[in-house]
Amino acid sequence: MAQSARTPRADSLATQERILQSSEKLFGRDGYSATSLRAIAQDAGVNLAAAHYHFGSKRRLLQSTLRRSVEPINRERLDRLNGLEARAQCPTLESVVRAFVEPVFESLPTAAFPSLLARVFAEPTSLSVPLLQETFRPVGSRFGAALARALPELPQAALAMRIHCMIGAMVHLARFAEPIDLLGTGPSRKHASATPDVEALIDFAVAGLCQGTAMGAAH
Amino acid sequence: MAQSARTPRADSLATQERILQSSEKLFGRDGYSATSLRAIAQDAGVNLAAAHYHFGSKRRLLQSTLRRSVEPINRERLDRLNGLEARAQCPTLESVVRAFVEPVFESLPTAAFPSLLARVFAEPTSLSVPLLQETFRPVGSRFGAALARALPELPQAALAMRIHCMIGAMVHLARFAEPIDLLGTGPSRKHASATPDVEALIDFAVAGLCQGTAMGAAH
DNA sequence: GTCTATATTGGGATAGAC
DNA sequence: GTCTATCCCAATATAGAC
Repeated sequence: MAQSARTPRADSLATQERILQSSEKLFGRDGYSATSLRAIAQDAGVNLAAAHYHFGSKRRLLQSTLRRSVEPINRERLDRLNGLEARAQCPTLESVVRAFVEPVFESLPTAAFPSLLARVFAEPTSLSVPLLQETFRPVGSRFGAALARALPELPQAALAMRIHCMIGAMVHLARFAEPIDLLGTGPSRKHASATPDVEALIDFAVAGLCQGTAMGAAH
Repeated sequence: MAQSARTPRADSLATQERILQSSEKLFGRDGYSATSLRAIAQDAGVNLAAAHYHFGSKRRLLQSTLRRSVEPINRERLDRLNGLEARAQCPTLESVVRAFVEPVFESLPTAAFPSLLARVFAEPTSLSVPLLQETFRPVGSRFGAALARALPELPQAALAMRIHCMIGAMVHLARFAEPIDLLGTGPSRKHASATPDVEALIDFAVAGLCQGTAMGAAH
């Protein structure tokens, strides 16, 4: 910040970081193809050529951006899950769901992340699916196993569909913190808070996941 | 079909229709900004200038496309809801959810619609929200009221959040008929059917909507 | 590692003949 | 209403000076 833009030496890391932060913001706001490298470079206060020098291509910049943004969230998720499994053989369904969902919305240092996540899901399959698999498989398999243990009655295919629904709801909340006013009733909350209602999402997901099982009846 | 491409007279309606069908397909597959008018014109077998002549601009073409695609779905939804309310003062929660969700996935003549719907939700807010409000408000208010009657205990804000979650799950299923394999367990279903598992979605949504209410306990 | 300048491509939109 | 041709601009990417 104190240093001027024309500082040739040792700022390369800062330059990359600035590019990645602007990428997260703009890719998240406008999507991949609607965002130009020019806009990113301008927002980051770096030269256009720097983006190519450091990342090679627009697509690889998106990959790097998603990886960097997602890494702390996934680490936090796994930390929480490890903590849960250290304290109980079979953590409760709600605690597992919470460990999965909350870190996405608590990513304060990178508040643009929820939106970026939603945008990546919406990109064409050829772009999004490889990225998502590469980025989320390790976490996905851990949480899939934990959810399967919490819902032992549920066949694997049924569980996969329910997790699919949960992810859909989560991504949608990441995209629109506030419900869109499609009901014509005006804003639903007086003090439109910046953070979406994560508790409502967790309750919704838990109910959807355990529905029809012994756990669901007990609830 | 029998007529060749160079038929100047009275084919204007067919031309518009072809453009709209190709728009639905390509906007749905690749999103708004990644789809060029040139690609649409080529897919539709019409001249590039025809798209501008009939629709004025790319943005207005998207509007027309969404309107045309959504109209039969919304009509079917309202037909079903009207039928339900004619037969019972207060239709069951599940029947209302079903009337809302099923038509989206049953749009056989326009099988590209679910994907288009998901894409429009993902576009930048300035593009998507006005479009969605214009297109869905009338249906949204009818179904919002029906759901409120089915869940009288629930405060309005809580209901709005739960509907928001349901729409997220629905749109996600429209985007990915099959769960993405993030769990590392391979394909979840043997015969990967073309239609997503709408029943699973309905069960998930109903459980999420009525959770914590008297209805939810009775379930 | 950073910049200027540019090559190259493809986009939306329009003018004007037919 | 439909076509050809074109304007004008913005995009990604790269070459080469510093």
